[in-house]
Amino acid sequence: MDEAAQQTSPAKRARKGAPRPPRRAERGETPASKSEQTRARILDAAAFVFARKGYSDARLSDIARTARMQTGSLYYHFASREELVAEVMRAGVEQVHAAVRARMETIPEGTPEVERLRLLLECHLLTLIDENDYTRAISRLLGQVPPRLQLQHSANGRQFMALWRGLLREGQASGALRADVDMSAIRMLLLGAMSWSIVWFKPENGPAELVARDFARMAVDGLRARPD
Amino acid sequence: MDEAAQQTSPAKRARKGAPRPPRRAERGETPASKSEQTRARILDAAAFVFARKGYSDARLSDIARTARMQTGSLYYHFASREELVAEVMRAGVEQVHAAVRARMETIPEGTPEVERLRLLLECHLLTLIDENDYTRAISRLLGQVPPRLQLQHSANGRQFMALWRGLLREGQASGALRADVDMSAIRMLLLGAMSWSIVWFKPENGPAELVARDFARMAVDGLRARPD
DNA sequence: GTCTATACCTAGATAGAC
DNA sequence: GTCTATCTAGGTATAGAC
Repeated sequence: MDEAAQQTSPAKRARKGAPRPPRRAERGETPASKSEQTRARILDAAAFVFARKGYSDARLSDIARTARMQTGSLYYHFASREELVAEVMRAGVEQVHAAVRARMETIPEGTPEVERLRLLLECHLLTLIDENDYTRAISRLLGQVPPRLQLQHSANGRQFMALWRGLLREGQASGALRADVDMSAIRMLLLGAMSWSIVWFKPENGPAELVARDFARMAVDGLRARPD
Repeated sequence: MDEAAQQTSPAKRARKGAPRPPRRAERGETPASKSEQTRARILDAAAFVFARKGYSDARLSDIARTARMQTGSLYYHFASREELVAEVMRAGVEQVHAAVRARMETIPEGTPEVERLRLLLECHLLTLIDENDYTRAISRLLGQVPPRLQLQHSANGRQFMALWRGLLREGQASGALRADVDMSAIRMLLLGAMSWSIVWFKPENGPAELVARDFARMAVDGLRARPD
């Protein structure tokens, strides 16, 4: 269907200057046993493929090829296609969550609530669209996977969701955000707007930073309580 | 008489690469032939199923059962699964577009630009989530279908996209909306937020009208040019 | 136009050699 | 651990009767 991403031998990608899945070592994580490494390689490959093809068009054979092994060999490391998908989604949520939490740490003490919210929205969106296969994969997969996996995913994201719920609720409680809106709907709309950006965002059309900045600004300005 | 053209089955036409004859329903006339009615019934069934199962989990057998016929019989009316999907998406776009255009007509002459925009956003979101299988289907399908269908869909939605682009651009030009944001990104983010709502919106959690109102208000307040 | 029956093919999964 | 070979299910699509 999508010939472009179909034959991705590393050699061919190198010649074409096409993207190649980033390795764990490059992300500064500690190396592990060979089995661990292979598992990680498969996971990276899966994220790479799911991010580009979505759920239904991604074949185990694509993933195997990207991980430089035979399709059957995958089953030594993962029990099923579904387990692979679940694992990629789990890792994806974890990465966005981690990025946002890390960003929180770097925000100076006395920063106004609304500004904090703005910075975190910006960070969330940036993390999603800025060259991370796991987060790109998760956004594409979310609406596509069978209900069972969606449920599992919401369970994974419960803490993360709670973070946003807390931020918005506190903003309302303190009077920084307008009180006359249903924040749970707004929360979903904001997260949705960001998730959806994976589908249309192309780096060629402008830097991710700008998109993130404009979006975050619109959102907080639209929610900020105003004197009038 | 164009019923004559319909006596060639879609499958045969597809193989020959011949264009499909325009149908009465598309020309705003009353559908008459039995074939037309059956086709419409199948389309409704497809929208029903796609809206609930998404692309990859929807089976032709599901659609056939919903339309009260056998799977094989579908092929008298549609050349392939893909044609069916494409047709549902086309109809979905058309319905939202029509709803928004109709809403435009009802807005009083002197209404301020920003208020107009707010009403139209509200209408768009409401149309999407308010019990319309075609629009629900299209929102779910968008991120899931193969690239070819996505392209076809963007072509279908070009006019519609242009409508939003125009509204936002005019808003900026007249000074009603802030000038220092990239409106094409904002446009996609807004449309994305609304599309995504299909995934999470449940009538039990509150009326669609409220969600639409809060969202539209946040968006225009966030984009409105302000004196400060 | 719709049915029944079935061909065909893809892709997930398994078995056993090495 | 990874390979090759193969099984199997199930879903799209076709053929031909009625």
